[in-house]
Amino acid sequence: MNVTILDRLLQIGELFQHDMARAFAGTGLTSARVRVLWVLQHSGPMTQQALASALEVSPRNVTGLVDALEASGHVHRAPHPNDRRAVLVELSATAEQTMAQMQRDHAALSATLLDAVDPGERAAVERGVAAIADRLAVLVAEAREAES
Amino acid sequence: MNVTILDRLLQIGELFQHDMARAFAGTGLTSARVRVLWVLQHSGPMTQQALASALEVSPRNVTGLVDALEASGHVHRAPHPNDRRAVLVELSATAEQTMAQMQRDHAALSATLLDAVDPGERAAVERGVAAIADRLAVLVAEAREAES
DNA sequence: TTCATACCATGAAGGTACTACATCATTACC
DNA sequence: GGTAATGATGTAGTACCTTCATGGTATGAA
Repeated sequence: MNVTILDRLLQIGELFQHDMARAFAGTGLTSARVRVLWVLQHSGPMTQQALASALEVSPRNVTGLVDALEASGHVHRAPHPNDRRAVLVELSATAEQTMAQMQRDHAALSATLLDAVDPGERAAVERGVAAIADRLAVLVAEAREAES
Repeated sequence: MNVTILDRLLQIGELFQHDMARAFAGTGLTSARVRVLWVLQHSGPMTQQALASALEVSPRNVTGLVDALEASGHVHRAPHPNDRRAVLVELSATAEQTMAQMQRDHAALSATLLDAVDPGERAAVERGVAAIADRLAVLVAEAREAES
């Protein structure tokens, strides 16, 4: 049984995820919570509804994640200026620094991984992976539509 | 903020995983249970201990997964011929067919994805992705060792 | 042969990530 | 100004995972 490129791609995802979980063990952070922080870092303060659709999870689930992140001091809830039903979730100052560092680590890891590729083929590999990701996104979107 | 190749690779993993979950919704199968079946398909009947180390989860967790798979008729527990403590978990006939089909689908998807890559660059992309996966595996192994 | 030790599976208890449904307050619209 | 949509959350439940404790079985040394 040959190892397909898809096997390799999935192996990368699993390795990364597993390693993230290990790295955060004992810090109170988990991968789901880091995803929340990641979105907030990229897009700024937002309501839990917006967070839910950005993360593609139920709003109810976001409430729990924000509860945990608020208890550990990574985010805080502020009243929404125009809508008293909603809350704005925003990063704390320390979380902002943590996430900036994480982003640097992420970029460094990406560079290290690309370093394992033959220099003459790096551009082709980057293009190819992007093409595969785009194709898969299309396939998934089609499958999702076909069911609804 | 540029999109790195690591972002793309992780996007692929997430898309795939999300789509798997959607595809199995309502069948009684989940991604963790499919992973069990996948290992059994590749390596044949084995004890729950072996399954636990192959999946890198606790033996206790395997008990629950096998319980569910046994209840849904995908596997059955057989006594181990040489060790009355252990059980051998093996695929049912129908699960064997299901997994064979899944493997064909998997290969077809891999081919479809590779089809999105420029034909002249496919070999380079396959090599590059494999190199990245291997490098990441080494990095993760090192990090794991550094902590223990 | 027997006794200590290691090992396999599982019970008990608990944490996190998710879901659907119901509820309450607030907003938006006719 | 009343009705309908919307934002957050309570309740209840499932799946996946953990550690610790227990009972049965295997193994190797005294």
